[in-house]
Amino acid sequence: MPSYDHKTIEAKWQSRWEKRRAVEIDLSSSQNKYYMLMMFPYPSGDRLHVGHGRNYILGDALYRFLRMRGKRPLNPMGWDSFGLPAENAAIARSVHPRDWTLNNISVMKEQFKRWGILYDWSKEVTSCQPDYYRWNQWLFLRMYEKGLAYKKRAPVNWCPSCQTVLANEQVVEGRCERCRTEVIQKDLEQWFWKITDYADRLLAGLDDLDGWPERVKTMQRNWIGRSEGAELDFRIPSIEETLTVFTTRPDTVHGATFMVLAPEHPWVERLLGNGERDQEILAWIERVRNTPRLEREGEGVVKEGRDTGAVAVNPATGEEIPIWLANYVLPDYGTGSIMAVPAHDARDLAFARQEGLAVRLVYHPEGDEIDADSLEEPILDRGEIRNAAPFDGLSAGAETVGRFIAWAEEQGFGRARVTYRLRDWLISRQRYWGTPIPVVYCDKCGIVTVPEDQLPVELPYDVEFTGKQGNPLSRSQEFVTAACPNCGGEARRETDTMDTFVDSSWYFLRYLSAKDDSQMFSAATAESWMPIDQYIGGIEHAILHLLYARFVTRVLHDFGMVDVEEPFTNLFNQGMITRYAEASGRVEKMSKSRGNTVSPDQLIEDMGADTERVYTLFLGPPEDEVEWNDDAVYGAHRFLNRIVRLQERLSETPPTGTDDDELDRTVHRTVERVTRDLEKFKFNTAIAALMELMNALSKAVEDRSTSRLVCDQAFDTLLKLLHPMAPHLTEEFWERRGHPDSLLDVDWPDFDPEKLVSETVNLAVQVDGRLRDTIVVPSKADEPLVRSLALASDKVSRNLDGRSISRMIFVPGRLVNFVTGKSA
RNA sequence: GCGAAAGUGGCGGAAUGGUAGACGCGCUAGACUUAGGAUCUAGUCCCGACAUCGGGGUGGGGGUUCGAAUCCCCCCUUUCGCACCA
Repeated sequence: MPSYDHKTIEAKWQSRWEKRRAVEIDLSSSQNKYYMLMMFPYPSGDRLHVGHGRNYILGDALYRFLRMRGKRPLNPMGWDSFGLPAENAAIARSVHPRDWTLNNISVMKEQFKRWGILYDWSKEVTSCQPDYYRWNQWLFLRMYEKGLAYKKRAPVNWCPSCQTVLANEQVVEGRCERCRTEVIQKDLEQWFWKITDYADRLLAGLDDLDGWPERVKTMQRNWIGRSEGAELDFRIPSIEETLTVFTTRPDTVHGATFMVLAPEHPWVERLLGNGERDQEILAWIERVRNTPRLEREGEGVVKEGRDTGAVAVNPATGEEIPIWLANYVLPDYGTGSIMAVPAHDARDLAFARQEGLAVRLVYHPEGDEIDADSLEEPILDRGEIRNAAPFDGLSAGAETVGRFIAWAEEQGFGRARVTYRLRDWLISRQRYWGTPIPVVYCDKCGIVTVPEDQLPVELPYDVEFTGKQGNPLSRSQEFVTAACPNCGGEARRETDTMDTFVDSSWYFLRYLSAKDDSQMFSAATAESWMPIDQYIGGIEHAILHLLYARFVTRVLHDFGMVDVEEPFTNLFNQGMITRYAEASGRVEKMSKSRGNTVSPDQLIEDMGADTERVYTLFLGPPEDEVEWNDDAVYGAHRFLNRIVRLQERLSETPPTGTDDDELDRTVHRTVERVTRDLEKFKFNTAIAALMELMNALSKAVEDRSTSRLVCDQAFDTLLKLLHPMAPHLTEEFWERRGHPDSLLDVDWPDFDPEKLVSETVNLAVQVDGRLRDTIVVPSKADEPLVRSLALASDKVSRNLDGRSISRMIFVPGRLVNFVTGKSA
């Protein structure tokens, strides 16, 4: 007999689940609520491969498990459907982004269905539809009102290939996160969201996220990059200004022998005056500004600088020190300028040596005299202060830093300050396929936001996709021309659209009110259903999406719209699936571009979705990266086929049996194992346990020494426990065995702890920690009995070899260990 | 360079202080068969020609412990994150 008829069975159950809308949930009650969420996908034109399947299969198995355990899980799905590929498809294939996207969505939906994956489609959310993105616009208006959205001219990241600006989070190692093209800097006027206002709260909130992987929290902490220190003021007599710098080491201010400004610093031209070298310096600045980020900030980049000729006054010593410009000072961190303390900072020391600038020690190592001119390594955290009364004798540390800050405050040239590495979120994009920013520009009134009752500002369908420079929106006269909402005069519409990460920063709230066209979401429903109990998605969003979503949730919290501050209580990052790629000769992430994908369509055709599901979950721990093995898939298929054959032979079992207890015990033990494993997402070991149960039941049927009743019960339990992994097959056999309800509505089995214990146990017997024998003892046997039974073993006595026993370790149910007296 | 995680048979992996290698893939031998991507049975960490006996074994070295894949220290390798952030 070949394989079972998976095609008929799977089609039958998929259509049944769909018809009875088995997963639709009424949000008006939040009793036993469990909000689970898979990161919503981008509907790319490529069909999903089995690597994508891991994420969705995992989620579906979790859904079914939770439901059988009495939870009411909300399991929605939607589409992160704005984005560049749609626009690129339009250019390459003359298909409108909207049509292309909507078609992709229907293809993906069909793929989900064929995997047996159930979502509550009544709450479907599609971010490229006006009924969704109008609330992006609404949110923008609220943020603008509160000063959280603002426009400024700034040096920004520009991806020449995507033809748009990018947020800092979307630049990875100097390259575009999407297309890997090297990013360049441009000065542009752009819209930002003020995430920096939330830096401290976003950082502090991480401490309470116990359900998040440590590494994700670490990445977010590093990204936010809090650093404590002080700002200090340095007077610049020539231009009558005070230059404020940020430093974490105000205690080294006496050693500041020069200042360094970023070449972009706004005062540069004033500082230069009219010197002869100025033309050369300006040209140099231009060159630095145009250097790609990667070359400017990467490892081993050569430090370059120029002397402005101007001087500043060190507030601690009263000395005049030169002001330099250098490429190692970044324009957008701190104040874009530093006090350079070469004796106590590696970068400043390298620069001072290169340019022949003075080095002065503040901290002197105890004992040996060090000559500042021959210092090779900066002194970072040792030594004691000299020649800086009244601080002489202090050693480096937080306390000393505090005393310096207090002193600077007293003297009026400094104050405590905390700085973050996090920058504001640049949300403008020069692309068509995104949410239009609801703003118009009026010659008379300036920036005017579109009134709420005029939302949504809809994307015009009828635009030209030429692939030429510039956003197609800006060439649409119909779109650009607008009446000023303020004065009614002629105005121009903003043609930039929003970063698609805006869409994904709050979609989980929209699921709760997907059809509500009167508000962004219902505060009451959000109160009862938020936070999300379990969020599942890839690690690639560790910073990007997860940071933005935390930010926007806090903003909405501050607007009084949602009570929680953290949207995701538990976060699970599934690992990716890899496979050997011919092209590279290596095992790599499964992807279309690497040519190492496996299509679920063919696999499902041949062996069924249940086989793919079981195999995918069996591959390894879901958080790990695992390698797809084409041959091993048959193992999962074989397992399911054995269950089918087993079912056919159940009727051969006798009415009574002598081994009933043994099988019954295995069943209870399996329930315990599978339940515990699924609670921890350990689907791989849960399936292994089910294979063991199947093997045991198979043997019981074969031996005919176990009763029909117990075998039947074992089989039913196997079906229930396997249902989350192989839903179609289990539903089919559950029905064939005469059970009226769908397994979705059947309770998860319980186990009886008393039935886990057998009459006897195998006990390992060790001598000096080495295994010498295993013996069978009554499970309730006490120490003296075990001792005598163990000593009765030939192997044990042979290995004791007459030596005296100085100690016996007894671990009930596991082992005994005889420790012999050391004769030596 | 800094930080984190990981390293177990031919392969994916199991075991988080107590019988290392569960479960599966692959492989070997046999059975059965209108032959299928069959199925069933047995075996499968290494060495001692065989073994129910013995030794070794979880990247390497050391330590703690009656007992270590598991805990601690040093080293090696791989992967990931950060990397002129003042």
